Amino acid sequence: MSKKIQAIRGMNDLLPEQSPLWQYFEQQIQSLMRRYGYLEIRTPILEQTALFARSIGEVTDIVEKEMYTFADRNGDSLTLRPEGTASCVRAAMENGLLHNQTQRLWYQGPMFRHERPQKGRYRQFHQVGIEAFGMEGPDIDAEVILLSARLWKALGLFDHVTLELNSLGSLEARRAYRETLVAYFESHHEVLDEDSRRRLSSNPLRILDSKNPDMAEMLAGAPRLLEHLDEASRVHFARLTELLDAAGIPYRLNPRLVRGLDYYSRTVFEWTTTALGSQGTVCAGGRYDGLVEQLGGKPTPAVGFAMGIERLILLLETLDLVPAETRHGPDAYLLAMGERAEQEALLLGERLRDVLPRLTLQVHCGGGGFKSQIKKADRSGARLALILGEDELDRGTLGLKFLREEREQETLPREAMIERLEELLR
RNA sequence: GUGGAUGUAGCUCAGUGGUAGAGCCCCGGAUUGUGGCUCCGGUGGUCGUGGGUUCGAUCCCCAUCAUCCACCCCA
Repeated sequence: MSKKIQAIRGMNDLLPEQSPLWQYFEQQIQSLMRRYGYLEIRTPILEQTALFARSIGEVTDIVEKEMYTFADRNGDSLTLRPEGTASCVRAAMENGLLHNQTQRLWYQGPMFRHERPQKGRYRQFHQVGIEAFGMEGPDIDAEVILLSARLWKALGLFDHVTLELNSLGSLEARRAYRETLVAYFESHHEVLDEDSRRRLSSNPLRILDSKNPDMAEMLAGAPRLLEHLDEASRVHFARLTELLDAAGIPYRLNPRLVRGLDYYSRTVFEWTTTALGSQGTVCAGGRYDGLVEQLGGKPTPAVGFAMGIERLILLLETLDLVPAETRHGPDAYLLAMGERAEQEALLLGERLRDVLPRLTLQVHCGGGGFKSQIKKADRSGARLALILGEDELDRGTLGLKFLREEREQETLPREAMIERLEELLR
């Protein structure tokens, strides 16, 4: 066993049993994006390491210890993308998409983070994300959230997820608040646990998120982020909540909600669920007005989110929301008995697909007895079995058997069978 | 990176210090061309890997790898 080559830890094969559900999800996404006027962008999964270091933040866990980074043959440091926003911004800038214009973009694909795998968290995982550039008002924040809410409704998830909302304020206000917070924490240094002391210098806002009950009291007395917002951010946030109220989207204000990536400012939000164990965040995003400039572009307001496809698929399965049509077999399964019939069946299959573009048809290959072939027809999930044996071959007919209904088997001439199938497909 | 649990047939799992079992799946038969139900038969395993203890290890010990769950972090 140990001699066999296995997949990389935390990188999973998507098996045929699973792929129809993924395709269903991807179709929902494509339709959703089209309906909101978002256009897809595809970027390479490899980028220069500096792109992620400069955007995500040098001292974040992602950059410090979770990136797949290695040297190219010429010595350049390359990294498999750990998230989509940085690449998207880079590509948009590089191709002039942000020059005096707004953009609504979406992307989808694999991301890579070298973490310990667990339920809902893998080293290669997949995200769908959107990024809206060039719009600074809260209306676009609201649109981004409404778009995600529409997806939950389409998937039947809306009652199973909660929207958590917060504002981090402008970068300046956040920096000032950060200092206030660090001062507060330092005055309670004896209460801080080991993790929190470490974060004091790296990411003090994260300490607010601690689950340690011994720190609960101290945290409750900590200065509130929402009370330290700059005036413009306060107005922006108030307007966003008004818009969500008007649209009937419930949310929970969570002053402790801090996103892990450095580039966020003002609005941040998360859609969470309690049905997945500890990896409960299913979609997260917010505003990152400073990022484009930080990466060398002109100041450009931007807002977006990313959602984890594995987690959403897992959620659909856990809640038994997998649509029945993702489990369907082909419409028909064509059996062929004997060598002569094999050739006929192959050609007949082609003819049927020519004439009936909607038909999904599996032609039996590999021989075998009648019994075993019809058994395979059954196992394929097909509704109909088309039978081409010696008798049918001699008479130029075709048998039609209903595998899932109490109906008489039929025998028809080939051409008549085409019409019959057309009828049945309607 | 830390902690815990688990590695036996393709899958789900029993099992014993004396060279391995069930159910499902797959193949064949009962039924010369008719699946699902039933019955009968069959294929399939270096018991994760390496070492140690022992006359003998799938079982006991150590190491290692992998998977799962949780922490950290995150989608």
